[in-house]
Amino acid sequence: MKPTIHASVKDEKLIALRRSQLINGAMSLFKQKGFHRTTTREIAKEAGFSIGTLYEYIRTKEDILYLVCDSIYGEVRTRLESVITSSDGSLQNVIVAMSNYFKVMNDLQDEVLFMYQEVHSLSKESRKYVLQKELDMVRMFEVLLSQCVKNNVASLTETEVKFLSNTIFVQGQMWAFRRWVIQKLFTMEEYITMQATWLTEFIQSKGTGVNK
Amino acid sequence: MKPTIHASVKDEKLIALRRSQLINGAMSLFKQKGFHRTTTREIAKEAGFSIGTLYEYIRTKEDILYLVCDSIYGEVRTRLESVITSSDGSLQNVIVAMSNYFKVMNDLQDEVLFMYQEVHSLSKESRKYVLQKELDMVRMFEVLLSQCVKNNVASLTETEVKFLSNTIFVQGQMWAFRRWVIQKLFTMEEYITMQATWLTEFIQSKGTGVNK
Amino acid sequence: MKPTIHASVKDEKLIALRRSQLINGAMSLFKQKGFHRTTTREIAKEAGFSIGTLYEYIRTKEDILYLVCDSIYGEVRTRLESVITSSDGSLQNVIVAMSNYFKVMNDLQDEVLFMYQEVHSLSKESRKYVLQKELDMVRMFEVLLSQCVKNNVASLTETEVKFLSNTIFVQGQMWAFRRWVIQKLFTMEEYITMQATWLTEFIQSKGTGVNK
Amino acid sequence: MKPTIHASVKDEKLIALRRSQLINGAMSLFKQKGFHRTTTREIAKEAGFSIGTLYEYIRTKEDILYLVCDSIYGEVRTRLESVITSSDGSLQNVIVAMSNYFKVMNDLQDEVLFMYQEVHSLSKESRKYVLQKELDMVRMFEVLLSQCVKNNVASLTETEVKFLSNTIFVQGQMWAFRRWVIQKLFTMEEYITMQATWLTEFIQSKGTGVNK
DNA sequence: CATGAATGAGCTTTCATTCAT
DNA sequence: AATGAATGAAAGCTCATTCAT
Repeated sequence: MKPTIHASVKDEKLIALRRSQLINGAMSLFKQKGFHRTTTREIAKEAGFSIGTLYEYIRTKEDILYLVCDSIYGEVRTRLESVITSSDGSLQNVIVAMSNYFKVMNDLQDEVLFMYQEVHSLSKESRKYVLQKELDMVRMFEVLLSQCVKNNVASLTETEVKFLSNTIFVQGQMWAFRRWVIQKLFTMEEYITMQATWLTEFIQSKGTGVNK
Repeated sequence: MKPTIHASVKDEKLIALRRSQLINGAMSLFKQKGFHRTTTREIAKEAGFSIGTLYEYIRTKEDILYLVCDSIYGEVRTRLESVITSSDGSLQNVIVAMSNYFKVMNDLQDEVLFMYQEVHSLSKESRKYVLQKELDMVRMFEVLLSQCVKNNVASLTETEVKFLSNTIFVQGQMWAFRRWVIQKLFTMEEYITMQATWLTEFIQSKGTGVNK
Repeated sequence: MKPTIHASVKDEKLIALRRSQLINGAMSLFKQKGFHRTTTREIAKEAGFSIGTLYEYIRTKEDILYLVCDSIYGEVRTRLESVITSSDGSLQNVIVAMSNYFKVMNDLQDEVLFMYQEVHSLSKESRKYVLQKELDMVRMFEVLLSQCVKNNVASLTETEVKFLSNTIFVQGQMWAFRRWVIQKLFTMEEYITMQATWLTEFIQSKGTGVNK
Repeated sequence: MKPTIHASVKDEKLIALRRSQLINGAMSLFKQKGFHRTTTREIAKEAGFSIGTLYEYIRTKEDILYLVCDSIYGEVRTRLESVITSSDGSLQNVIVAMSNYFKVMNDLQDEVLFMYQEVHSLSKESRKYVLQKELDMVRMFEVLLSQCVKNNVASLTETEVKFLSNTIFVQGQMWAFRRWVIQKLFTMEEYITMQATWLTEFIQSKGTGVNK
C-alpha cells in the first residue's frame, strides 16, 4: 500500500536519521523555490551531506518529493490527533475540531501550499497514496458529524455529511491557497467564527433529529 | 498594468491567430503533463508550427504560461459576463450568477486546476496580474450581494457580504478541486440546488432590511 | 581576382545604392559590437530595409563582412590617392605621403582596428584579396622611396626600401592599434614631426646617391 | 584583481590538470577556427572529456577564452623572463631583449594573432586584466631603455622612451599579424638586424648623454 | 523589387544520476 | 557508508537563410 523508498544502506536507524535531515533540507528549499527549481545537489548540501550520500537513501528525485509530501501529511495528522482525541457527538465538538484544523493549516501554510502545487509531479502510485491521506482527513470530519447525527444533534443525510466534511476541508486549504486575498480580509479568529456560524446555520436549517 | 508579451512579428491579426493556436496547443499539453514537463518543442509542434516560429511570438517559455493563464481567466470572465449583464438586486439574481459560475467551473475544471498548480511558476509581476483577476471575480459577487442589501432584499454587514462572496467562490472551486469526491456525491444540478438553498437560508436568517 | 558578390537584383545603380546603405549600417554596428555579435536582422534594420531585401543584394552574412572590409580599404586608398597624385621623387614627397597616411589612419581608427580583428572570419579567397590591398599600400611607399633613390636623393638598398616602407606602414597602424597609449604621448602633429625627423635622418645617414 | 573562474570541483590539483587539458584543447581549436566558430562540445571532446565535465571547471564559454588568453600571456612572460634576467644598461642589452622578444613572437605567432583578434570578446573586466599584461610587457622595454638613459648611453626624453618601447612591442606583434607579408620579405634574422639598426640609429640621432 | 513570416540546425548550458575510490 | 568527479541526454533559445506574397 504505502510506497517504499529503496535505500542502499541497511542500518534502519541511519536511514531514519538521514531521511529526516533530507526532508528538512528539501522542505526548506521547496518552500522557497518549488520542486522543479531545486536541484538534487542543493538538497544534498542543505541536508548536510554529499550528492553521493543522498542517492544512498533514495532512488530518484521524485522519491524526495514523496518523502516530503508524506512527511507533511504526517505532521498535519499528528497535530490534529493531539487535539481531537475524544468525540462527544456535540456540534461544539465539530466546531472545535474545525477551528483546530484551521489553526494547523495556518501554521503549515507553506507546506500545504507546496504540496498542493506539486503532488501532480508524483508518480501515479505515490500520488494516489498521498491523496488517500487527504481523504482520511475528510473522513475524520465525517465521523465527527455522523456522531452528531447519531446523537440527534443534527439531522443530515449521508450526502450532506460528506458535503460538509469536504467544505470544511476545502475552507481550511483556502486559508493557505488564497492567503493573499483571504488573510487580508479576515483574521484567523474572524474566519473561524464565520465558518462556525455558517456550519451551525447550515445544520440548523436542516433541523435536528429530535424534531423530525 | 497588464504584462505585454513581445512578438517579433508585426501583423497584429497574425499574432492573435498564432497565439490562439499556441494557447490551445500549450493548454492541451499542460493539462496532460504540467508546465515543467512540457517542452517548447512539443508546444510548437502541437500548435502546428516550428520552434523558430514559436519564438517569433513569445520571448520565453514563461510567456507561454502567462498567455495560457491569462486566457483561462479571460475565458471564465467572458462566460460569466455573457450571463450577468443586468443586475436587478434580487436574490434570484445572485443565485443565477452563482449557478452560472458553477457551470463555468465545471466546464473549465482542468484549466482551473492547472492554473492553481502553476501560477507560482510565473514571474512576480505576471502572477500578481493573474491573481488580481481572481479578486475581480470575488468582487463580482460582492457587488451583486451589495445590491441586494441596498434593495432591502437582504440585511448583511459588509463583512458578511465579503464572507458570502468568498464562500461562493470557494464552493465553485471545490467542484473542480475535489471533483473525485464531490462529483460522485452530486450532479451539477443537485449541487446548485443545495448551494442555492443554503445561500437563501443564510440570508433569510439574517432578516431583510425591511424588518429591521 | 576580386571576389564578386552575387545580387538577385539586376539594376546596377540600385545595387550600388543599396550596398552603400548596407555597408554604412553594418560598419556602424560592427564598430560597436563586432561581426559575430551583430545579426543580419539588425544590419537590415540599420541599413533601412527589410531582411528580405538585404538578401537580394548579398548571399551570406560573410558577404557583408567582405563588402565592409573592401569598403574600408577603398576608403583608405581613395583618401590617399587624392593626395599622392604626382610623385616628384623628392624626400619631401615621401614625407607628405606619410603624414597623409597617418591622418587617414587617425580618421579611420575604428575601421582599421575592426578589420584587423575580423578579417579572419572571411573566406580564404576574400581574405587573400583584402590583404592584398595592404600590400598595395606598402608598395605605394616603396614606389615613392624608389623614386628618391633613382633621383639620387637617397641611397638605399632594395631591402632598406622595403624595410622603410613597412616601418612607415606599421607606424601608421600603431597610431590606431595602441591609441590608448600613443595618443596620450603625442598629438598627431608631434607624431608626424617625429616620424619625419626619424625618416630624414635615417636616409641621410645612408648618404645620397650623389656622394657615392 | 585577477578574475577568478569558478569551478564546481573542489580538488585544486585536479582543477589545474583539467584546465590545462582544456586550455590545450581549446587553443588548438581556436587557432584553427577562431573562438566563435568553435563549439563548447568540440572543446570538451578535444580536451578529452565530456561536455558535462567541461562545465564542472568553467561557468561559461567566455571563461574558456579568458583562460586561454591568460595562458598565452603567461607563456609569453615566462619565455621572456627566462631570457631577460640581468640588465646592464647597455644598448646591446636592449637589442638582445628585443630580439628575444621577436623570437618569442615568432614561436607563438598563432597564439598572439588569435589573442589580438578575440580579446574584444572578453567581458570588460577580463579584457582589462589581460590588456594590463600587455602594458606590463611594454613597461619591460621602458625599464631597459631608461637604464640606458641613466647610464648616459642614450639621451632620450621620457616620451621618446615610451615611444620606442611601444614601437618595439608593435614591431614584434607585426611579425605575427602581418606574417604573410612580412615573413615573405624578410627572415627573422634580417628582421631583427633591421630593427636593431633602426633602433640604434634613432637613439644615436638623439645623441648620448655624454655629448650633451 | 520589396517584404517579413517561417524555418530548423545548432548553440550553450543544466542537472539527475552513476560509480570508482 | 560516504564521497564527489564524471556523464550525456535534453532543455531553452537564436539567427542565418528562404520563399510565398
